[in-house]
Amino acid sequence: MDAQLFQAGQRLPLEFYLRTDVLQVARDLLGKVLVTELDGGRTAVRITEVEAYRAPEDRASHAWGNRRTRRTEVMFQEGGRAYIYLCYGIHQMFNVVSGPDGAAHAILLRAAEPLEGLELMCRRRNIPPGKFTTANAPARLTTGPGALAQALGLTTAWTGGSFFDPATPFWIEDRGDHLPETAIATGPRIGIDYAGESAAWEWRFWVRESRFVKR
DNA sequence: CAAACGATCGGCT
DNA sequence: GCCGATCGTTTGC
Repeated sequence: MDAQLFQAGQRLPLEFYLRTDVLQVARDLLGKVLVTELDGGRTAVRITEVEAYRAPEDRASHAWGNRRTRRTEVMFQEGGRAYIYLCYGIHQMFNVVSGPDGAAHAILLRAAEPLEGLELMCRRRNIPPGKFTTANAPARLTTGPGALAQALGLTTAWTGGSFFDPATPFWIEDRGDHLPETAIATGPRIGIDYAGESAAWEWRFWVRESRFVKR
């Protein structure tokens, strides 16, 4: 995408999310910074691993065949908001809705590097607090979609929340970290064996060099 | 009403 | 590293 469109250190503009190519939006989310202000504290992470989901043709999507249910309805809304659902009764899965109104596109955030609020993240994750920085933080703090959402304090209560609503305590920023194509690795998505031919599509993207990625 | 489900943790080797 | 138990919402039969 045109780097000139988005200034460093700024929240991503609505046009970032409204693009129809969800695979490109997914790639562009790598290196961006997700910030939450919840539980009276601020946490921020650099996104390192994502998966794209694209209805109607993608059988791995909850909205496969443009199936509209109460849960999936938010995916059909305009991009730039959260789709958060519960998996296995325990894990909160945080997705970024993208595309124009009517297109059920979403990007699952699977892993990230901790940047700010490490102590708060440790508390939420039940990890003994330490003098952690991005350099020495344990990967399990923010690696894996359930672990990441837990570290950030995100729950299904916030599904549907727009990044452009002042009442939403989370958003995504560009801090000038633009990754070259060679820094991005691709592969099939995880845990979707039920999805037929869609299971083979290489719609998982990660920062090749990062240790905050599920191997 | 029951099965499925975009995963994690702890306890072992 | 591998393996097993696990939890509760959502959906479809």
